[in-house]
Amino acid sequence: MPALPDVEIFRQYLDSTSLHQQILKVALLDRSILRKISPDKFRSALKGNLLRKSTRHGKYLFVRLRGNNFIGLHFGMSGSLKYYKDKSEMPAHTRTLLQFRNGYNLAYISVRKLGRVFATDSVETFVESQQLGPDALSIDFDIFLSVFQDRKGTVKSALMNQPAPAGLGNIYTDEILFQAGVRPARKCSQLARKDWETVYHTMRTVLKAVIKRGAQSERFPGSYLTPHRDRREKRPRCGTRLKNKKVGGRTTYYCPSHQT
DNA sequence: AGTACCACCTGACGGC
DNA sequence: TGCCGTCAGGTGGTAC
Repeated sequence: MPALPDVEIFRQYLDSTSLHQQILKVALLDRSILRKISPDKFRSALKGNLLRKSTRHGKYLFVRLRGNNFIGLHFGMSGSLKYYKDKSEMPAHTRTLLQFRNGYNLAYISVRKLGRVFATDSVETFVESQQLGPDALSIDFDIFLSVFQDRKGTVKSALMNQPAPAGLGNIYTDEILFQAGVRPARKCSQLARKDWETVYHTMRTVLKAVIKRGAQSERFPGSYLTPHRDRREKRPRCGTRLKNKKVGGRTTYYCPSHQT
C-alpha cells in the first residue's frame, strides 16, 4: 500500500519508536535492496549512530543520521516497518534490521523485494536526481495546474506520474478522482481550470483524511471508494455498480454515473 | 510525449 | 488437497 499516506504513517511510526536511539547492530538480510551504497558502507553508516530526524517526500522516507548523511527508504508495493523486541517477532520478509541499545529492533520489510534503500548526503539532490516534483501535500495550486494543463494523456496517468505531485499511487488516485467526480480516463485537455481546482482540493482533503485514519482503509468513511476495491464485491455507491478497467496499465475503479 | 509491454519478486486467490 | 494461471497498492527500461 505504500503511497504518500502510508509512508507518512511509517514516518510517524518511526518517530514514535526509533528516533534518537543508538543503533548497536545492523543486520542486512538481503543486500539486493540496497541502491547507491555498498553493504559495508550501509552498515558502517548506521552502526553506533542515531536516527536523528525523519522527513518524507512523496513515497520516500528519509532519515538523517549525522551531519549530511541520510538513509532513504522506498517501500515498493509491499513494504513496511515494524518495531519489536523479541527475536521471535521478527516479521517474515525482513530485509534489514536495526538493533537498538534498548533491546528493541526496527525491521524494514519488503515482501516482493521491490522496495529499495538508498543513501544520500542531500535530500534535495536526491529528489532532483529521481526527478520528483513537489510533494502532493506541499505543491501549490499554480504549479499543480501548470503541470497538467498541457498534458495530452489521461487525468489518472498524469496524477500518478511521479514528476507531477509526488506521492500518489494507484489507490489514492482512484479515490481522489472518485470524490472529485472525474473519470480516470478523461483527457487532461478536457478539464477546465475549475475542474483542476476541484481535483487539487480533493487531493489535499483525501490525503489528509486518510493520514488521520492511519491509512487503514477499514477506518475510511463509508463514502470512500477504497474499501470497495474488490472484484468480488463491486458494491454500488449511488445505486450504480462500480466499474473497473485498465487506465494507464493500472486497474482502475470508478463510478460510471457519479464520475463524468 | 504518451502508451504498451516487460521485468523485478512473492503471496493470495479462484478455478479446476 | 493441490496445481496452475492471474493478479496485486511501484518503478524503470525499451520499443513504437
